[in-house]
Amino acid sequence: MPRRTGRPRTAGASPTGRGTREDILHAGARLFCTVGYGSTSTHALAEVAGVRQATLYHHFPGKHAVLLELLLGTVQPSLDAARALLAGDEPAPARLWALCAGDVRLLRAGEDNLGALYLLPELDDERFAPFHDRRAELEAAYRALVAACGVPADDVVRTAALVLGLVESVILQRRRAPGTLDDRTADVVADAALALVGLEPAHRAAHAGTGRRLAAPAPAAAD
Amino acid sequence: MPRRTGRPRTAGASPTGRGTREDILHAGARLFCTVGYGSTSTHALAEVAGVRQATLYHHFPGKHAVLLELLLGTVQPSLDAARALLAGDEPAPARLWALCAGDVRLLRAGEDNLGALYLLPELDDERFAPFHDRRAELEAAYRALVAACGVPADDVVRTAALVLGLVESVILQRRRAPGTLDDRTADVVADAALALVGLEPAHRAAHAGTGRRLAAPAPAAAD
DNA sequence: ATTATCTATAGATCTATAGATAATGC
DNA sequence: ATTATCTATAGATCTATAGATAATGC
Repeated sequence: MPRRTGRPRTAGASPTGRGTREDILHAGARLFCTVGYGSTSTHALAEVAGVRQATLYHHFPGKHAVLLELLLGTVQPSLDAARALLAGDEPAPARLWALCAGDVRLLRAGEDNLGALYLLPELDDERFAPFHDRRAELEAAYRALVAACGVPADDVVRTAALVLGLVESVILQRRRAPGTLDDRTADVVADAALALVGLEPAHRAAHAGTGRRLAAPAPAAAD
Repeated sequence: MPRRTGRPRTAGASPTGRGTREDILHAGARLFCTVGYGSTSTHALAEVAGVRQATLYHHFPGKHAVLLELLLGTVQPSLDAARALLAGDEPAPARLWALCAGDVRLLRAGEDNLGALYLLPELDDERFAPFHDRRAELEAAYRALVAACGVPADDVVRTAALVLGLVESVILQRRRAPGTLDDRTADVVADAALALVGLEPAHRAAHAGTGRRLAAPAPAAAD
């Protein structure tokens, strides 16, 4: 909701039509994913947002706060889904299927490849601790469901890492060959996850069916 | 081999003992992987290398050339192995197993997580085209072996992307939880790759055995 | 003489702040 | 009066070059 007061912009209207704060987040999403964090100047950020560089500081204390807000916005829907699935009483493989498929859908959704934010080396910084906390909880959910699928205790960490790796592979695939992703990708990845936890093909199909009902319908509209 | 001529350093001896050029590459490996490319200044690079900032330009035309050389050095051993395996006449699953296990070993080897260089958004730049060419060839090798494993033509691209995703998941896993990687990781990932291409557990074990012999012995020493 | 380093620095760029300006709201 | 933007800029930093220096080689 654009503010009605204040000096008008010289560069014209808000690109997103949702106000300057959103314009800046949108610009950050675009630039941090494609150019990088350290390689994106506050000037470039402002330019894409359609304002002057100094205007950023009216809305955010700095570049880092823009990135943090994007990161939290990315992990939150995933974490919400994970919590709901952890609390569910459906068979564990169906819930794991739904978690994987839901995350792949989120990674594929939106105009920008926001999952790529997670690949930035600059994330290893105190300032992004709130994001890392949520990520840790999400990873724990993957491990819990993998364990509940009957994977031996000694192999849970290892197997959960592989499952998460499969899901996250969508980030790099979207970057280098976006055309190879399609509506089937989420299902294929989730099916593969059930194969990794050792389920027989016959059982997989049934769990996938249940999982498909569990997975929230494709989010109506985000960006 | 350190040069014998030239003004001596003020900051003391070469950290790597292999000369300034190697010191700079070593510093780049450390910093680009942990801090990022855009966030690493030539000053920081020089400091870690143990020389003054201007000295970099005697050895490299700029930061980008340091990164390019690191990238090429990372992809080359992997590409060499892929070419050898593509030309082999052993069963395709055994060769795919060997390719995956070899790449995981390479990603786990060395003092720095050099695979993380591939995650840098800054790579999307003309200057790194030679690296992208080699990467493309490596990815084609994965697809060729996946196809040779009997995966239906329509699924080859999709499946190869998942296999590559499994292998690359080691990069992120090494970054966030290096302690969870061990000597078994390469085998586990390669086994999982065979599961993804649809092999039955009984067949997998045999191919893994052949693959293990194919995979070059762990590189004697790199770094 | 040759070489690899150094010091010094120009010029560009980047971050963050101070204060002016141009709108709306009361 | 309040607000969001703007212009202007200080101070820091960054890149890349010029030229001095301190070693070895001949």
